[in-house]
Amino acid sequence: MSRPKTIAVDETVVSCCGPLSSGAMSELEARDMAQIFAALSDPARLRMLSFIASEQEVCSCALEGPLGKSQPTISHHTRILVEAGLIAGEKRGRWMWWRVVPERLDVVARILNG
Amino acid sequence: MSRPKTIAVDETVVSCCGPLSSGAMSELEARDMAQIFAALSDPARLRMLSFIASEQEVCSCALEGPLGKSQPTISHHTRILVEAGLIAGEKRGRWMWWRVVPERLDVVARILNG
DNA sequence: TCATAGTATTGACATCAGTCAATGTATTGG
DNA sequence: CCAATACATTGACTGATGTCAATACTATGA
Repeated sequence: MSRPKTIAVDETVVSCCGPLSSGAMSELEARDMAQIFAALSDPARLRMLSFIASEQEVCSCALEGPLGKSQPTISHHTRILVEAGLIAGEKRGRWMWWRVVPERLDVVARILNG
Repeated sequence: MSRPKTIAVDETVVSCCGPLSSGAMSELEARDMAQIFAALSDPARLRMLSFIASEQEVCSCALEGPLGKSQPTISHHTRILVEAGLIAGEKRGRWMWWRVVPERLDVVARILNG
């Protein structure tokens, strides 16, 4: 088997914004945060995320059944979660393995209860 | 002036869901949570929320200017934040005063870093 | 190199969501 | 009661989003 291609977590993804109550938010900051929340605003993605979070790693192939969505739709949703920095993937052989990025979830949590 | 009509915070709004990693999420639970995140997924609403959070109370009339949106749009967004349980309003005289519901923000935060 | 399997991408479609002008509702002051 | 003010609602438009069938890409095993 080929060497695993690790998909690194972008450092800039793990800290971006102060707590909500720290004054009026800039338009730029608001756009960034909105993108994260938008990724969390779909039921299918939330179920994906909770499923991945409950295991250590989950293969894409293991998501179609439980979610009841087609393969392209699963792929679409994983991409959106990746772009929001909420999950990271690693391709091993033919399979794509997904895991959550807990630091990213912490960022969002800190924004909310600041 | 007439008696203030306090808009109470629904108790059921303050606790609904366990942490993400506590197993596969049900479709129903996912829909509920998705609604909250959807409310947070718009830049204008995030700026509104942070503005309200940074003051104690904010009048609707004080939101149009900073956000650069029309009055109907402001009203639209406040409604969505209310329906998500994130803010609560009280009408005093002609003015509508908004405040955040910190317990609700805590709920979301706990879901994420569970 | 060829067939197969797992994923990603593209294209199309239907639905949803943000926006504002126009209008409706409720409260205050005269 | 009337005019003015603050906010809500309606209707219409536009752009974004979730979904899947069809297709392309890539790694494996024979």
